Order: sequence, then structure tokens, then C-alpha cells
Amino acid sequence: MVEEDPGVSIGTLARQSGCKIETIRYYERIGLICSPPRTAGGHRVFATADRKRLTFIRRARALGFTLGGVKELLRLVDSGAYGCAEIHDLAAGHLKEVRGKIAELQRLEATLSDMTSHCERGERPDCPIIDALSDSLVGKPRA
Amino acid sequence: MVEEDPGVSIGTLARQSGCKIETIRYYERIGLICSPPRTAGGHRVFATADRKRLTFIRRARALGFTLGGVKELLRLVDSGAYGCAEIHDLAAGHLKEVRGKIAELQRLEATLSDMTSHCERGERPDCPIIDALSDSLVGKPRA
DNA sequence: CCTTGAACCTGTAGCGACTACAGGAATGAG
DNA sequence: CTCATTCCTGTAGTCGCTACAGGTTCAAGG
Repeated sequence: MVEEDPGVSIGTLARQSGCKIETIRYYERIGLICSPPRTAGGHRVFATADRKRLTFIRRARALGFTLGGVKELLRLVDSGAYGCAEIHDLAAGHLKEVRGKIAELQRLEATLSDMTSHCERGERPDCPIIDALSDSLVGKPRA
Repeated sequence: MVEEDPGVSIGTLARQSGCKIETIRYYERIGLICSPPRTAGGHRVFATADRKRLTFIRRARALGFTLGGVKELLRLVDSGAYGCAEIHDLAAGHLKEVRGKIAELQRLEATLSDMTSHCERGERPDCPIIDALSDSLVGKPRA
């Protein structure tokens, strides 16, 4: 029962995982994935496990996890005996952050929306948007 | 009618404008504000106009404008003869970006919310969150 | 006038998460 | 065997600051 894993080049892995070549090398450099074996000429040879790991990373990143968060997730997965609890807490914590960002952006949206609605693109020199940003008048730079 | 502007130190300006000292120096370096005159010993001396300009910048940044966007706004203001139209368009463009980011984050929120709700922090080894991220099984790193 | 301590100066490096070169060497299909 | 393609390393750039280190200047008190 010899399980052969022919191995793929970094370019093939990039196509399979959806990560760019440079990103894969970057992940290796920062220790997110392990350094793969090389050919006699020095080219990286990746295994199926690497494709799965990279796909995992890409999906977690797409959900907005930081690389630090991804590292945590992978650490739990790598440890084997992960319980749902820790994973859940990581995801819940991230969800909270995302909701915070949404709330913040919605505040900006309201302000910007209000500002632009008050400015009807008129040709008056006293633009309400500028007024809102200015302290009565913006200091011009030294001539 | 001699208008005196005694001038303030960078620390005072920082307190007045709400920008940090290092940030002010950084803005000077990238040309967002002009290099102020110096004392004999080389300390910067800022004028009232600088306080107004920095306050403007800080407010625009707080609304999420990039420094590039701020530069554009200031260019229009500096040119003097700005019409509302250009300002409006800049703000409207930024508003559109903010709305796009909100929509994107809301998609993440929905996915994360769904994932965490399916995981009840049980002690099962097959966590639904991990399953969702994995390609059936995450490849473990080489031993 | 002199001392002290706070504030200021320059220059550089670091953050996150890549991306983009330059200048080569290896690969693999014809 | 040729040659286009892929791959290699190393470095620097992106954005918007922030944080040093190691020195100089300023202003207030004695």
C-alpha cells in the first residue's frame, strides 16, 4: 500500500489553490506553511496536503481573518485534538470585529451621505462639504 | 495693520489639531503640508493656517478619505476657484467606496454568522467551521 | 548666568499582507 | 539540443503611520 503523491510545481499549486505564486512563497517565509522539498535544481515540490492547507488559508483570508487569526486556526487544526469551542470562539471574535467595522463604516456613510446631499454641485465658492471639513477656512500653504 | 502670528511649536500644533507630532512631520515629508520656517536652532514654527489645514486633513481622514483623496481635496481648495462640482464628485466617489466596503463586510458577516451558529461549541472533533473552511480535510504540514 | 528637564531634531526600521521587479537558473516539450 | 516557459533568490515598494535611538535646543527656575 504505497501511496504515491507525485507532487506539483508552485505554479500548479497556485492555480489549484487560488493563491498567487509570490503569496505562497511569502506564506512559506513567514512559516504559515512548511518549506517543501526541492528538486535537484532547487524547484519546490508540493504535495496534496499543501493544496488543502492553502485552500483553507485562502478561504479563511476571504472571510477577513488576519494571518495571525489564520495561524491560530491552523494551530488548533494541526494539534489534532481541537475542540469546537476554541474554533468557535476565534470565529465569534472575528465576527464581532467585522460587525464593529460595519458599524463604523455605516457612521461614515451617514455623514458622507448627508454632506453630499447638501451639496448640489452648484458653482458657489462656499461648498458645504468644504465647510464641514474646514475650521471656517482652510489655511492655505505658505506661498 | 500688522497682523502678528506668533507661531507655535509642533507639540502645540499637535494638541490643537489632534494629529500626532510624528504624523505632522510625516505629512510634511510627503508634501501634504508645507515645510514651516525654523528657529535658529532648527525647531519648526507653525502658523495659524497650518492648524486649520491639519484640522481639515484630520477630519477628512476620519471620514475615511485616503491621503491621496485628501491631497485632491486640498488641491481643489488651494486652487481657490474650486466649484462645488469637483468636491461633490470626490466625496460621492468616496461614498460609493464606503458603501461597497459595507456590502462586502455584510457578506462576510452573514457567512461567519451562519458558520458560528452551526457550531455549538460541542466537543466533537468534526467542527462545522473547520469543515466549511476545509477541502474535506486540511493538509497537515510535513512532520 | 547656569542648570536642568522637557521638548524638539534627524534618520531609520517596523507593522500587515502582500506585490513587483531584476537578474539569473532549471525545466520540459518539440 | 534548443528554447520558451517556469522557477529561483533577494530586494524594494505599497499605505499610513508609529516607534525607536541618539543627539540638540529651548524655556523656566534658582
